[in-house]
Amino acid sequence: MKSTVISAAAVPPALPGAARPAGPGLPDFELIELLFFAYRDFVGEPDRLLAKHGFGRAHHRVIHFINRHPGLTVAELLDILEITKQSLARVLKDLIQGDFVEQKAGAEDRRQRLLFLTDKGRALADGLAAMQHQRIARAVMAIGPEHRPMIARFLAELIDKERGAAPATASPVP
Amino acid sequence: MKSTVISAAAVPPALPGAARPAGPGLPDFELIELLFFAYRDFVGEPDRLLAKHGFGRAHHRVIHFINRHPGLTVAELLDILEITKQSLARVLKDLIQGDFVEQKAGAEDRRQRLLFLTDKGRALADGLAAMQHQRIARAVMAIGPEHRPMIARFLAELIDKERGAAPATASPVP
DNA sequence: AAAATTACGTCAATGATGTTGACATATTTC
DNA sequence: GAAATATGTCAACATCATTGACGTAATTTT
Repeated sequence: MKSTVISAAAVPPALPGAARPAGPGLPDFELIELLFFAYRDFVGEPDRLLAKHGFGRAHHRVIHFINRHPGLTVAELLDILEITKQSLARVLKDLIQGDFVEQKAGAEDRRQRLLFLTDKGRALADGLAAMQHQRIARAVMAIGPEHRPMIARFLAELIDKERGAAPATASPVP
Repeated sequence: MKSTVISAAAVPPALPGAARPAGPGLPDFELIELLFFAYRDFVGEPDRLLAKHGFGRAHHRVIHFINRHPGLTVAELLDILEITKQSLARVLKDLIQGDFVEQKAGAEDRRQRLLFLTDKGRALADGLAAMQHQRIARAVMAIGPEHRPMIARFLAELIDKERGAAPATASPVP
């Protein structure tokens, strides 16, 4: 074989030149790439557990937010996920048929379908959350837990601000 | 109309209960969700620029890494992206036909196809990087630039370590 | 009470991105 | 010359998203 120095290219966090602290006008390639690789692994581990149930990332997001907000309506879930109801319908059908999620008609407004996790669904949601929690907890330990608020602040600042706040912005659902 | 308090559910960073600082045994839902929303917006803005060229996220990643490592081989790019050559082939074909990327046979090993951006490709790559840079720079400003190394450290800790098999980081103890 | 709106579901077609598996071609190495 | 390597390509398929159209039940408006 040739001296095919595959280079450090295969090693995400150690890309050559990545350590330069955001020069003058140069994009912050280090953080841009770290976000890419970090997020990939952050969702990659749950993906493998989900696959054992025949589920994907979309199913993860749905059971996560139902777990977080039991009794969520379909419309509210669509607002959070920012997908179409047709996209949601597919994964929701899988989750209901697999007995991970159940629907109850709203008490006040009986058109609404309130979403709840079954015990089975909660077990899966907890398992997935535990994976992601542990990964985050390890990273928080590494930087020192006193710096966790700064991580939260940083991530919050990455989020588009004009979205929530007011119902002024028309919801994209036709 | 009913008093349909659509709730704060549509407002990612202000989900009720999200502010609790990782209780005893409870998953760190705040950071888990912040990562989700932050990454979505982080890639969402570039997506809209890419769409004007008829491209998607996969094209973004390809031109990003070719921009970062001009002369990269196809095999190295596959290692970084962790996708199959068939997946890469499709987007690479788009980029080459659109004159954003060009290939040159390797000087030493003429089987290799070294990948370079054209001026057009570099312009697009720079535009995309500028978007992501500005978003990150804003967030770094918000927390104070002196804390940027902690962000980098945190994100690096989220990444799977066993992948590289590279000499770069300390070898995993014999 | 009739009409309009809302919440949700569903059918159908399409696109972007990923996968496996098989095979071809050129080049380099043994 | 044979074997291994780097790349390309054809074909089938899965997941997750989209748009558009239509239907049904329940609520609100008039």
